[in-house]
Amino acid sequence: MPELPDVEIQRRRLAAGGLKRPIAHTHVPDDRVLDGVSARKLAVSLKGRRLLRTRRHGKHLLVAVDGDDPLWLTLHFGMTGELVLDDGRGEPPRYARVILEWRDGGRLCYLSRRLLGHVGLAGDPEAFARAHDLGPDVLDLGRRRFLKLLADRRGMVKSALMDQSLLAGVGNVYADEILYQAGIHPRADLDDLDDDDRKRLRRVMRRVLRTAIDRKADPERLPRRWLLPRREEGAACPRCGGRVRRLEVGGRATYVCPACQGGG
DNA sequence: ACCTATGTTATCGC
DNA sequence: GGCGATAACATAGG
Repeated sequence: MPELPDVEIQRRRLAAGGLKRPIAHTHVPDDRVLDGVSARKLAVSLKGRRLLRTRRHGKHLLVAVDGDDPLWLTLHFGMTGELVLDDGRGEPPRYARVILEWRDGGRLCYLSRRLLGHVGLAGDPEAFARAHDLGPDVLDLGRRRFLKLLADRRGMVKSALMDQSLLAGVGNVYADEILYQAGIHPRADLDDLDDDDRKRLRRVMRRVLRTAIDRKADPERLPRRWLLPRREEGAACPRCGGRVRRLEVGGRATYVCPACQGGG
């Protein structure tokens, strides 16, 4: 479920076990995930290098690579991507699209079932964010700047939350969760949100994302009173017992409790 | 066969 | 130029 919390968990996994190990070989079983770099260039760029540190920007994971020139490995997970670190024995996991083999025998596998994610190289994170038109990371966004972003935006609140060029990190599922917990309808027009609504929205957003990270982005560990486990037409709202409804907003499935979120 | 699915992008219309 | 809608990308599962 690669939204911000999921990517943060992947980042921590890599930071805990994938740094400072010299890379022996890079394999690219399916180069359709590569973005702006050939399999050969990726392999040459990484050979003998080590991953030094990680950074997350929205749903992107950026990994600094050692060497004379600044170089970052960039990973995006699409809807079905993940990282697997293993001992390198046996066949790589299914859907492994890029594999870094370390000299010590272990390996890092980038998996993507639907090939919707991308792997690439960048000179630095700021240039990468600019090139991909990413807004500020949503957890690195102060209240004043958040209010400013919303003040300059019109339209539906859910579309704004999910617009990665406005703020980076919130996806379809967590947008619904945040709006549910904030008591705001996804189709609400931003013009109809007052200052208290906007401040509450940011506060809830941070709480939801941080809680999800604390729970390892594991749906089983998320609070039972969240909407997330009830993403189904007709399910019981954990707060009021009313019916959860399915809508479409911005072409995406959207779940809402009309009673708790104002009917729209 | 049909529908659904956590993401992004290009394109069209207003 | 911004925003909403739509299709496309590719694959699996119900």
